[in-house]
Amino acid sequence: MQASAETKASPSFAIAPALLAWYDAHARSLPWRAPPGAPPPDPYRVWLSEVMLQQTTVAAVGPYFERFTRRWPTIADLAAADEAEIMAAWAGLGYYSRARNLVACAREVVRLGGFPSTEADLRKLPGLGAYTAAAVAAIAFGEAAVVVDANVERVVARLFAITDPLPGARPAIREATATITPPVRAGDFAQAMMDLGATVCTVRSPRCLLCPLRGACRAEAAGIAEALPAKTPKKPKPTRKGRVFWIEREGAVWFVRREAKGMLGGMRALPDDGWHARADGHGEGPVAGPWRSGGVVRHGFTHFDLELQLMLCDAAEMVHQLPPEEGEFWPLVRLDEAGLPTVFAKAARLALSERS
DNA sequence: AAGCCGTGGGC
DNA sequence: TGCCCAAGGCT
Repeated sequence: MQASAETKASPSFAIAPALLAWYDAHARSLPWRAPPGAPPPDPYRVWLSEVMLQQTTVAAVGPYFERFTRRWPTIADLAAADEAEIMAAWAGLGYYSRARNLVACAREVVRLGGFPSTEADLRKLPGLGAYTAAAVAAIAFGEAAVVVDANVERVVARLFAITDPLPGARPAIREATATITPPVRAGDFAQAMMDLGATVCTVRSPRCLLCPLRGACRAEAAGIAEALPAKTPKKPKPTRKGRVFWIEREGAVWFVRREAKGMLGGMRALPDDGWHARADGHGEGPVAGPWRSGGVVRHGFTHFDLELQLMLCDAAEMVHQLPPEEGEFWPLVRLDEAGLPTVFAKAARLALSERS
């Protein structure tokens, strides 16, 4: 296949040693990660940070990782914690199924008496897919697992000049990555590949002149580095419309909890008119009751944009006709602790600025 | 297997 | 400003 043929074409350049030498001489992209030569890191901290880092930037994860490890120093602490408190602590990080899987995984690991130490067994845990299982196996347990994230895909596609578009090129990229993964220091190698992708082999304007793998890179030699990896075009994002309701009484506001699955699953929320389930143009007509509009909240999700009309009412007359769903009045002075997803935090901010 | 699932930063 | 992107997983 293309990847192995290219590998044989440049046998003189030892990729892993060159990359590890570069890694040893540079600061880590993850400030909480131990320097090279340190004893093996705590699997709990490796697992927690890798789950937080799924599709999430290092800058966004940092404060959350510090907060979580300070509040729940061991996986036993996390497993024993109230799930609702963990969900609230995760608020703002996105992809909330990760928080639910985090709790399930922590409890399973405690039940097992500790983390599995192989990629195959780690892969069985909730929330650990191909990437995370390989990363934890390599970084925490030294297994020579093949770790492939978006950084590695980019670095390897360029190194081997793999021009087929993603996601179709994934099998070839994984095979090529396997050919350069060293039997020892696989964890450092994986982190070095990701650091290289984050700081040198970047999506736009790669710093090829600074790259320790320059002599081995087929794409750089061909002058096509920045064009790789190719990607299949994505579909346009639709816009959905809906309403959220602000029901306030005696310094408290009415919150519900969203059902476990689906959009913002399991998170505390403002009551809404079902915008999540609809892709049509509902939420534009008049609404019955003592409501007045408090403005519009716009929020972009991964696969649609949302325009949410904020509905306000004077609570006194609403006390006896609350929505049928379960909920709670939450003190406004503790709004920051409610753990609202960002779209509802935006709506709450607007409501507080609009009310009389 | 292609669609669903958040958010904030960079250009 | 609008678009692209990120240490992906699940169904």
